[in-house]
Amino acid sequence: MGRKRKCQNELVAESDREFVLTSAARLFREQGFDHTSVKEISEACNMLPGSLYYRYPSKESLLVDLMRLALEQASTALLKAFQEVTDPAEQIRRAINAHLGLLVGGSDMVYVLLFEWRSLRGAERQEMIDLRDRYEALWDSKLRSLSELGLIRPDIDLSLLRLIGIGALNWTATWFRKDGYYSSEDIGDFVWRLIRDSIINQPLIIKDTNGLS
Amino acid sequence: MGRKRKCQNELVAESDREFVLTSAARLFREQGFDHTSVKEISEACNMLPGSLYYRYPSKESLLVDLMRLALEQASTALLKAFQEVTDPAEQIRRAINAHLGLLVGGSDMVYVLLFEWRSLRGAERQEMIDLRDRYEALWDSKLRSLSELGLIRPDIDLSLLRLIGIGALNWTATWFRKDGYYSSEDIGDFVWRLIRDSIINQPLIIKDTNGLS
DNA sequence: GTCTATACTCTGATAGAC
DNA sequence: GTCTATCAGAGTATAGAC
Repeated sequence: MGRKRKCQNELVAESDREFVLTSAARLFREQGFDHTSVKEISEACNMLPGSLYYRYPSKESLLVDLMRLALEQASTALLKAFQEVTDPAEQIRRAINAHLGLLVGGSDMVYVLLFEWRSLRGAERQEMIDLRDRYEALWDSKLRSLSELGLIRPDIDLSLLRLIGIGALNWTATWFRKDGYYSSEDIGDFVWRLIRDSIINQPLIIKDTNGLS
Repeated sequence: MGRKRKCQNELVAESDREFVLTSAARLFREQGFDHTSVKEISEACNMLPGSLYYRYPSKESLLVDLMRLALEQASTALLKAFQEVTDPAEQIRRAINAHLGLLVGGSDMVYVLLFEWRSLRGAERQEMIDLRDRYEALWDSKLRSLSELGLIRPDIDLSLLRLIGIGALNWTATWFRKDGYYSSEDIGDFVWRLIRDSIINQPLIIKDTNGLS
Protein backbone atom coordinates (compact mmCIF):
# COMPACT_ATOMS: atom_id res chain seq x y z
CA MET A 1 0.00 0.00 0.00
CA GLY A 2 1.60 3.27 -1.18
CA ARG A 3 1.83 6.44 0.76
CA LYS A 4 -0.80 8.28 -1.23
CA ARG A 5 -3.28 5.49 -0.80
CA LYS A 6 -2.70 5.42 2.88
CA CYS A 7 -3.28 9.15 3.06
CA GLN A 8 -6.57 8.79 1.21
CA ASN A 9 -7.69 6.15 3.63
CA GLU A 10 -6.94 8.41 6.51
CA LEU A 11 -9.01 11.15 4.97
CA VAL A 12 -11.88 8.76 4.39
CA ALA A 13 -11.62 7.52 7.94
CA GLU A 14 -11.66 11.09 9.21
CA SER A 15 -14.74 12.04 7.24
CA ASP A 16 -16.36 8.79 8.36
CA ARG A 17 -15.70 9.73 11.95
CA GLU A 18 -17.21 13.16 11.46
CA PHE A 19 -20.28 11.70 9.80
CA VAL A 20 -20.89 9.33 12.68
CA LEU A 21 -20.31 11.98 15.31
CA THR A 22 -22.40 14.61 13.54
CA SER A 23 -25.31 12.21 13.23
CA ALA A 24 -25.02 11.18 16.85
CA ALA A 25 -24.75 14.78 18.03
CA ARG A 26 -28.05 15.74 16.42
CA LEU A 27 -29.79 12.87 18.19
CA PHE A 28 -28.13 13.62 21.52
CA ARG A 29 -29.15 17.24 21.29
CA GLU A 30 -32.75 16.45 20.42
CA GLN A 31 -33.34 13.52 22.76
CA GLY A 32 -30.47 13.51 25.20
CA PHE A 33 -27.70 10.94 25.40
CA ASP A 34 -29.59 8.61 27.73
CA HIS A 35 -32.72 8.62 25.64
CA THR A 36 -30.89 7.80 22.44
CA SER A 37 -30.29 4.11 21.85
CA VAL A 38 -27.35 2.60 20.05
CA LYS A 39 -29.83 1.32 17.53
CA GLU A 40 -30.97 4.85 16.74
CA ILE A 41 -27.43 6.11 16.40
CA SER A 42 -26.44 3.35 14.05
CA GLU A 43 -29.57 3.86 11.96
CA ALA A 44 -28.76 7.55 11.62
CA CYS A 45 -25.35 6.48 10.28
CA ASN A 46 -26.88 3.92 7.93
CA MET A 47 -25.33 1.12 9.91
CA LEU A 48 -26.29 -1.60 12.32
CA PRO A 49 -25.38 -1.64 16.02
CA GLY A 50 -22.63 -4.18 15.50
CA SER A 51 -20.80 -1.85 13.13
CA LEU A 52 -20.78 0.96 15.65
CA TYR A 53 -19.15 -1.34 18.16
CA TYR A 54 -16.36 -1.92 15.65
CA ARG A 55 -15.59 1.82 15.86
CA TYR A 56 -16.22 2.47 19.52
CA PRO A 57 -15.96 0.05 22.42
CA SER A 58 -18.93 1.62 24.19
CA LYS A 59 -21.65 4.23 23.83
CA GLU A 60 -19.82 6.47 26.31
CA SER A 61 -16.57 6.33 24.34
CA LEU A 62 -18.43 7.65 21.30
CA LEU A 63 -19.66 10.57 23.40
CA VAL A 64 -16.13 11.32 24.55
CA ASP A 65 -14.81 11.31 21.00
CA LEU A 66 -17.69 13.59 20.00
CA MET A 67 -16.68 16.00 22.73
CA ARG A 68 -13.10 16.00 21.51
CA LEU A 69 -14.25 17.10 18.08
CA ALA A 70 -16.54 19.69 19.65
CA LEU A 71 -13.61 21.20 21.49
CA GLU A 72 -11.71 21.51 18.22
CA GLN A 73 -14.63 23.29 16.60
CA ALA A 74 -15.05 25.71 19.48
CA SER A 75 -11.35 26.45 19.77
CA THR A 76 -11.02 27.04 16.05
CA ALA A 77 -13.95 29.46 16.02
CA LEU A 78 -12.58 31.32 19.02
CA LEU A 79 -9.07 31.71 17.64
CA LYS A 80 -10.52 32.83 14.32
CA ALA A 81 -12.46 35.59 16.11
CA PHE A 82 -9.30 36.71 17.86
CA GLN A 83 -7.30 36.77 14.66
CA GLU A 84 -9.83 38.51 12.41
CA VAL A 85 -9.30 41.93 13.96
CA THR A 86 -6.71 43.69 16.07
CA ASP A 87 -8.91 45.89 18.24
CA PRO A 88 -9.13 44.06 21.57
CA ALA A 89 -12.69 45.12 22.28
CA GLU A 90 -13.82 43.95 18.88
CA GLN A 91 -11.98 40.67 19.40
CA ILE A 92 -14.02 40.00 22.51
CA ARG A 93 -17.27 41.02 20.87
CA ARG A 94 -16.61 38.64 18.00
CA ALA A 95 -15.53 35.86 20.29
CA ILE A 96 -18.75 36.16 22.26
CA ASN A 97 -20.80 36.00 19.09
CA ALA A 98 -18.74 33.10 17.75
CA HIS A 99 -19.27 31.08 20.91
CA LEU A 100 -22.97 31.81 20.96
CA GLY A 101 -23.46 31.21 17.26
CA LEU A 102 -21.78 27.84 17.42
CA LEU A 103 -23.77 26.86 20.47
CA VAL A 104 -27.27 27.81 19.37
CA GLY A 105 -27.04 27.23 15.66
CA GLY A 106 -23.75 26.06 14.34
CA SER A 107 -22.80 22.86 16.07
CA ASP A 108 -24.80 20.19 17.82
CA MET A 109 -21.51 18.81 19.08
CA VAL A 110 -20.67 21.93 21.08
CA TYR A 111 -24.13 21.85 22.61
CA VAL A 112 -23.63 18.23 23.57
CA LEU A 113 -20.18 19.00 25.00
CA LEU A 114 -21.76 21.55 27.29
CA PHE A 115 -24.96 19.78 28.28
CA GLU A 116 -24.23 16.06 28.41
CA TRP A 117 -21.44 16.10 30.97
CA ARG A 118 -23.77 14.50 33.48
CA SER A 119 -23.90 11.31 31.40
CA LEU A 120 -20.23 10.58 31.96
CA ARG A 121 -18.53 9.19 35.08
CA GLY A 122 -15.05 8.65 36.38
CA ALA A 123 -12.18 8.99 33.95
CA GLU A 124 -14.42 9.91 31.03
CA ARG A 125 -16.04 12.70 33.03
CA GLN A 126 -12.58 13.95 33.91
CA GLU A 127 -11.51 13.99 30.27
CA MET A 128 -14.59 16.04 29.43
CA ILE A 129 -13.73 18.51 32.18
CA ASP A 130 -10.18 18.75 30.86
CA LEU A 131 -11.50 19.51 27.39
CA ARG A 132 -13.63 22.34 28.72
CA ASP A 133 -10.75 23.69 30.75
CA ARG A 134 -8.58 23.84 27.67
CA TYR A 135 -11.24 25.85 25.88
CA GLU A 136 -11.70 28.24 28.78
CA ALA A 137 -7.95 28.66 29.03
CA LEU A 138 -8.07 30.31 25.60
CA TRP A 139 -10.44 32.90 27.01
CA ASP A 140 -8.33 33.33 30.10
CA SER A 141 -5.24 33.93 28.05
CA LYS A 142 -6.96 36.64 26.04
CA LEU A 143 -8.45 38.31 29.11
CA ARG A 144 -5.09 38.33 30.85
CA SER A 145 -3.42 39.99 27.90
CA LEU A 146 -6.13 42.63 27.78
CA SER A 147 -5.65 43.21 31.46
CA GLU A 148 -1.92 43.58 31.05
CA LEU A 149 -2.60 46.18 28.37
CA GLY A 150 -4.50 48.11 31.02
CA LEU A 151 -7.85 47.74 29.26
CA ILE A 152 -9.68 46.04 32.11
CA ARG A 153 -10.34 47.60 35.47
CA PRO A 154 -7.75 46.15 37.86
CA ASP A 155 -10.33 45.26 40.50
CA ILE A 156 -12.09 42.79 38.18
CA ASP A 157 -11.43 39.12 38.95
CA LEU A 158 -10.62 37.72 35.53
CA SER A 159 -11.49 34.13 36.35
CA LEU A 160 -14.89 35.08 37.68
CA LEU A 161 -15.45 37.27 34.67
CA ARG A 162 -14.73 34.34 32.38
CA LEU A 163 -16.90 31.93 34.37
CA ILE A 164 -19.85 34.29 34.59
CA GLY A 165 -19.57 35.48 31.00
CA ILE A 166 -19.33 32.05 29.47
CA GLY A 167 -22.08 30.88 31.81
CA ALA A 168 -24.45 33.57 30.62
CA LEU A 169 -23.77 32.51 27.03
CA ASN A 170 -24.09 28.80 27.71
CA TRP A 171 -27.39 29.05 29.51
CA THR A 172 -28.80 30.83 26.48
CA ALA A 173 -28.91 27.47 24.73
CA THR A 174 -31.62 26.33 27.16
CA TRP A 175 -34.14 28.95 26.04
CA PHE A 176 -33.00 30.15 22.63
CA ARG A 177 -35.34 29.48 19.71
CA LYS A 178 -34.33 29.96 16.10
CA ASP A 179 -37.74 31.48 15.37
CA GLY A 180 -37.80 33.44 18.62
CA TYR A 181 -37.76 37.19 19.20
CA TYR A 182 -34.02 37.52 19.73
CA SER A 183 -31.34 36.59 17.22
CA SER A 184 -28.04 35.13 18.27
CA GLU A 185 -26.43 38.48 17.45
CA ASP A 186 -28.95 40.41 19.56
CA ILE A 187 -28.01 38.30 22.54
CA GLY A 188 -24.28 38.32 21.91
CA ASP A 189 -24.15 42.08 21.57
CA PHE A 190 -26.27 42.53 24.69
CA VAL A 191 -23.83 40.43 26.69
CA TRP A 192 -20.93 42.27 25.17
CA ARG A 193 -22.34 45.70 26.13
CA LEU A 194 -23.16 44.47 29.62
CA ILE A 195 -19.56 43.40 30.12
CA ARG A 196 -18.02 46.35 28.33
CA ASP A 197 -19.88 48.95 30.36
CA SER A 198 -18.82 47.26 33.54
CA ILE A 199 -15.22 46.23 33.10
CA ILE A 200 -13.53 48.43 30.56
CA ASN A 201 -10.91 50.68 32.06
CA GLN A 202 -11.26 53.92 30.18
CA PRO A 203 -12.14 57.56 30.81
CA LEU A 204 -15.85 57.70 31.45
CA ILE A 205 -17.69 59.00 28.44
CA ILE A 206 -21.04 60.67 28.84
CA LYS A 207 -23.46 59.51 26.17
CA ASP A 208 -24.73 61.95 23.53
CA THR A 209 -22.23 64.67 24.17
CA ASN A 210 -20.73 64.48 20.68
CA GLY A 211 -17.28 64.01 22.03
CA LEU A 212 -17.27 67.34 23.81
CA SER A 213 -16.56 65.89 27.23
CA MET B 1 -63.09 10.89 61.28
CA GLY B 2 -63.12 14.30 62.98
CA ARG B 3 -61.88 17.50 61.50
CA LYS B 4 -58.80 17.73 63.68
CA ARG B 5 -57.73 14.25 62.78
CA LYS B 6 -58.16 14.99 59.13
CA CYS B 7 -56.01 18.09 59.50
CA GLN B 8 -53.28 16.10 61.19
CA ASN B 9 -53.33 13.58 58.42
CA GLU B 10 -52.92 16.28 55.87
CA LEU B 11 -49.90 17.62 57.70
CA VAL B 12 -48.41 14.17 57.92
CA ALA B 13 -49.08 13.62 54.26
CA GLU B 14 -47.40 16.92 53.44
CA SER B 15 -44.29 16.15 55.45
CA ASP B 16 -44.28 12.66 53.91
CA ARG B 17 -44.34 14.21 50.47
CA GLU B 18 -41.48 16.51 51.33
CA PHE B 19 -39.44 13.65 52.73
CA VAL B 20 -39.86 11.60 49.58
CA LEU B 21 -39.11 14.51 47.29
CA THR B 22 -36.12 15.70 49.31
CA SER B 23 -34.61 12.23 49.27
CA ALA B 24 -35.21 11.86 45.56
CA ALA B 25 -33.80 15.30 44.82
CA ARG B 26 -30.49 14.49 46.43
CA LEU B 27 -30.16 11.36 44.32
CA PHE B 28 -31.19 13.15 41.14
CA ARG B 29 -28.66 15.88 41.77
CA GLU B 30 -25.83 13.44 42.45
CA GLN B 31 -26.55 10.85 39.78
CA GLY B 32 -29.03 12.43 37.42
CA PHE B 33 -32.66 11.42 36.98
CA ASP B 34 -31.96 8.80 34.34
CA HIS B 35 -29.22 7.15 36.35
CA THR B 36 -31.32 6.87 39.48
CA SER B 37 -33.53 3.80 39.65
CA VAL B 38 -36.90 3.59 41.32
CA LYS B 39 -35.35 1.06 43.64
CA GLU B 40 -32.75 3.57 44.80
CA ILE B 41 -35.36 6.25 45.37
CA SER B 42 -37.56 3.96 47.41
CA GLU B 43 -34.59 2.79 49.47
CA ALA B 44 -33.67 6.37 50.25
CA CYS B 45 -37.24 6.81 51.53
CA ASN B 46 -37.10 3.60 53.55
CA MET B 47 -39.67 2.01 51.30
CA LEU B 48 -39.92 -0.55 48.56
CA PRO B 49 -40.65 0.23 44.92
CA GLY B 50 -44.27 -0.87 45.17
CA SER B 51 -44.94 1.75 47.84
CA LEU B 52 -43.63 4.55 45.68
CA TYR B 53 -46.03 3.53 42.94
CA TYR B 54 -48.86 3.97 45.43
CA ARG B 55 -47.86 7.65 45.68
CA TYR B 56 -46.91 8.38 42.11
CA PRO B 57 -48.12 6.69 38.94
CA SER B 58 -44.69 6.96 37.32
CA LYS B 59 -41.13 8.03 37.92
CA GLU B 60 -41.67 11.09 35.75
CA SER B 61 -44.69 12.21 37.75
CA LEU B 62 -42.55 12.20 40.87
CA LEU B 63 -40.08 14.47 39.11
CA VAL B 64 -42.85 16.86 38.13
CA ASP B 65 -44.13 17.04 41.69
CA LEU B 66 -40.58 17.65 42.89
CA MET B 67 -40.30 20.55 40.48
CA ARG B 68 -43.54 22.02 41.78
CA LEU B 69 -42.11 22.08 45.28
CA ALA B 70 -38.85 23.53 43.97
CA LEU B 71 -40.73 26.41 42.39
CA GLU B 72 -42.38 27.15 45.72
CA GLN B 73 -39.02 27.23 47.46
CA ALA B 74 -37.46 29.50 44.89
CA SER B 75 -40.41 31.88 44.78
CA THR B 76 -40.55 32.11 48.55
CA ALA B 77 -36.85 32.92 48.78
CA LEU B 78 -37.14 35.53 46.07
CA LEU B 79 -40.13 37.31 47.57
CA LYS B 80 -38.43 37.27 50.95
CA ALA B 81 -35.40 39.02 49.46
CA PHE B 82 -37.66 41.66 47.93
CA GLN B 83 -39.50 42.24 51.19
CA GLU B 84 -36.53 42.37 53.55
CA VAL B 85 -35.42 45.83 52.43
CA THR B 86 -36.86 48.79 50.61
CA ASP B 87 -33.84 49.99 48.65
CA PRO B 88 -34.38 48.67 45.11
CA ALA B 89 -30.70 48.07 44.44
CA GLU B 90 -30.32 46.12 47.65
CA GLN B 91 -33.43 44.13 46.81
CA ILE B 92 -31.83 42.98 43.59
CA ARG B 93 -28.52 42.21 45.24
CA ARG B 94 -30.25 40.08 47.84
CA ALA B 95 -32.42 38.37 45.26
CA ILE B 96 -29.34 37.41 43.25
CA ASN B 97 -27.69 35.96 46.32
CA ALA B 98 -30.87 34.19 47.38
CA HIS B 99 -31.21 32.53 43.98
CA LEU B 100 -27.58 31.52 43.93
CA GLY B 101 -27.53 30.33 47.52
CA LEU B 102 -30.56 28.14 47.03
CA LEU B 103 -29.13 26.71 43.82
CA VAL B 104 -25.62 25.84 44.93
CA GLY B 105 -26.20 25.00 48.54
CA GLY B 106 -29.71 25.33 49.81
CA SER B 107 -31.95 23.11 47.75
CA ASP B 108 -31.33 20.04 45.66
CA MET B 109 -34.83 20.45 44.31
CA VAL B 110 -34.12 23.81 42.72
CA TYR B 111 -31.02 22.37 41.12
CA VAL B 112 -33.08 19.50 39.74
CA LEU B 113 -35.76 21.89 38.50
CA LEU B 114 -33.13 23.71 36.48
CA PHE B 115 -31.06 20.80 35.21
CA GLU B 116 -33.37 17.86 34.66
CA TRP B 117 -35.77 19.43 32.22
CA ARG B 118 -34.34 17.27 29.46
CA SER B 119 -35.71 14.15 31.15
CA LEU B 120 -39.31 15.20 30.59
CA ARG B 121 -41.33 15.10 27.37
CA GLY B 122 -44.64 16.34 26.10
CA ALA B 123 -47.14 17.66 28.63
CA GLU B 124 -44.81 17.13 31.58
CA ARG B 125 -42.05 19.10 29.88
CA GLN B 126 -44.52 21.88 29.25
CA GLU B 127 -45.59 21.97 32.88
CA MET B 128 -41.94 22.30 33.89
CA ILE B 129 -41.52 25.20 31.47
CA ASP B 130 -44.61 26.87 32.90
CA LEU B 131 -43.18 26.54 36.40
CA ARG B 132 -39.97 28.25 35.36
CA ASP B 133 -41.85 30.96 33.56
CA ARG B 134 -43.83 31.72 36.70
CA TYR B 135 -40.59 32.10 38.65
CA GLU B 136 -39.01 34.34 36.05
CA ALA B 137 -42.17 36.43 35.95
CA LEU B 138 -41.43 37.43 39.54
CA TRP B 139 -38.10 38.83 38.39
CA ASP B 140 -39.70 40.53 35.42
CA SER B 141 -42.22 42.21 37.61
CA LYS B 142 -39.54 43.60 39.88
CA LEU B 143 -37.36 44.75 36.98
CA ARG B 144 -40.30 46.50 35.35
CA SER B 145 -41.11 48.38 38.53
CA LEU B 146 -37.49 49.47 38.87
CA SER B 147 -37.55 50.63 35.29
CA GLU B 148 -40.73 52.61 35.85
CA LEU B 149 -39.02 54.29 38.78
CA GLY B 150 -36.37 55.44 36.34
CA LEU B 151 -33.62 53.40 37.95
CA ILE B 152 -32.67 51.41 34.87
CA ARG B 153 -31.29 52.86 31.69
CA PRO B 154 -34.19 53.03 29.24
CA ASP B 155 -32.21 51.39 26.44
CA ILE B 156 -31.83 48.13 28.39
CA ASP B 157 -34.06 45.27 27.23
CA LEU B 158 -35.52 44.02 30.49
CA SER B 159 -36.34 40.54 29.23
CA LEU B 160 -32.84 40.00 27.92
CA LEU B 161 -31.43 41.33 31.16
CA ARG B 162 -33.48 38.79 33.09
CA LEU B 163 -32.57 35.92 30.78
CA ILE B 164 -28.87 36.68 30.77
CA GLY B 165 -28.68 37.45 34.47
CA ILE B 166 -30.49 34.34 35.61
CA GLY B 167 -28.50 32.34 33.08
CA ALA B 168 -25.20 33.51 34.51
CA LEU B 169 -26.39 32.47 37.96
CA ASN B 170 -27.77 29.12 36.85
CA TRP B 171 -24.66 28.06 35.01
CA THR B 172 -22.67 28.64 38.17
CA ALA B 173 -24.15 25.42 39.52
CA THR B 174 -22.18 23.47 36.89
CA TRP B 175 -18.78 24.52 38.25
CA PHE B 176 -19.35 25.71 41.81
CA ARG B 177 -17.65 23.71 44.57
CA LYS B 178 -18.42 24.19 48.24
CA ASP B 179 -14.72 23.90 49.03
CA GLY B 180 -13.69 25.99 46.03
CA TYR B 181 -12.03 29.38 45.88
CA TYR B 182 -15.20 31.44 45.50
CA SER B 183 -18.06 31.52 47.95
CA SER B 184 -21.64 31.85 46.84
CA GLU B 185 -21.59 35.44 48.10
CA ASP B 186 -18.40 36.24 46.14
CA ILE B 187 -20.12 35.16 42.97
CA GLY B 188 -23.45 36.79 43.69
CA ASP B 189 -21.88 40.13 44.48
CA PHE B 190 -19.70 39.93 41.37
CA VAL B 191 -22.76 39.40 39.20
CA TRP B 192 -24.56 42.17 41.00
CA ARG B 193 -21.73 44.66 40.42
CA LEU B 194 -21.45 43.62 36.79
CA ILE B 195 -25.13 44.36 36.26
CA ARG B 196 -25.21 47.46 38.45
CA ASP B 197 -22.33 49.16 36.67
CA SER B 198 -23.93 48.50 33.34
CA ILE B 199 -27.63 49.18 33.77
CA ILE B 200 -28.20 51.60 36.57
CA ASN B 201 -29.47 54.94 35.41
CA GLN B 202 -27.74 57.43 37.66
CA PRO B 203 -25.29 60.32 37.47
CA LEU B 204 -21.90 58.90 36.65
CA ILE B 205 -19.69 58.84 39.68
CA ILE B 206 -15.96 58.91 39.27
CA LYS B 207 -14.28 56.52 41.65
CA ASP B 208 -11.96 57.80 44.37
CA THR B 209 -12.89 61.43 44.14
CA ASN B 210 -14.36 61.59 47.62
CA GLY B 211 -17.60 62.97 46.33
CA LEU B 212 -15.98 66.07 44.83
CA SER B 213 -17.25 65.46 41.32
C1' DG C 1 -50.08 2.23 52.81
C1' DT C 2 -46.59 -1.11 52.48
C1' DC C 3 -44.91 -5.50 51.15
C1' DT C 4 -43.67 -9.72 47.95
C1' DA C 5 -43.04 -11.36 43.65
C1' DT C 6 -42.81 -10.96 39.02
C1' DA C 7 -44.02 -9.61 34.17
C1' DC C 8 -42.37 -7.26 30.38
C1' DT C 9 -39.61 -4.21 27.73
C1' DC C 10 -35.67 -2.11 26.27
C1' DT C 11 -30.88 -1.64 25.65
C1' DG C 12 -26.01 -2.07 25.67
C1' DA C 13 -23.01 -5.25 24.23
C1' DT C 14 -20.93 -9.73 22.09
C1' DA C 15 -19.86 -13.73 18.80
C1' DG C 16 -18.96 -15.10 14.57
C1' DA C 17 -20.23 -15.38 9.46
C1' DC C 18 -19.36 -12.79 5.31
C1' DG D 1 -15.78 -3.07 8.11
C1' DT D 2 -20.48 -4.57 8.12
C1' DC D 3 -23.96 -7.89 8.93
C1' DT D 4 -27.05 -11.46 11.61
C1' DA D 5 -28.48 -13.12 15.74
C1' DT D 6 -28.73 -13.09 20.35
C1' DC D 7 -27.57 -12.65 25.28
C1' DA D 8 -27.52 -10.83 29.83
C1' DG D 9 -28.91 -7.33 32.71
C1' DA D 10 -31.32 -3.50 34.25
C1' DG D 11 -35.28 -1.02 35.02
C1' DT D 12 -40.17 0.39 35.03
C1' DA D 13 -44.31 -0.95 36.35
C1' DT D 14 -48.14 -4.21 38.01
C1' DA D 15 -50.95 -7.71 40.76
C1' DG D 16 -52.42 -9.00 44.83
C1' DA D 17 -51.53 -10.42 49.80
C1' DC D 18 -51.25 -8.32 54.28
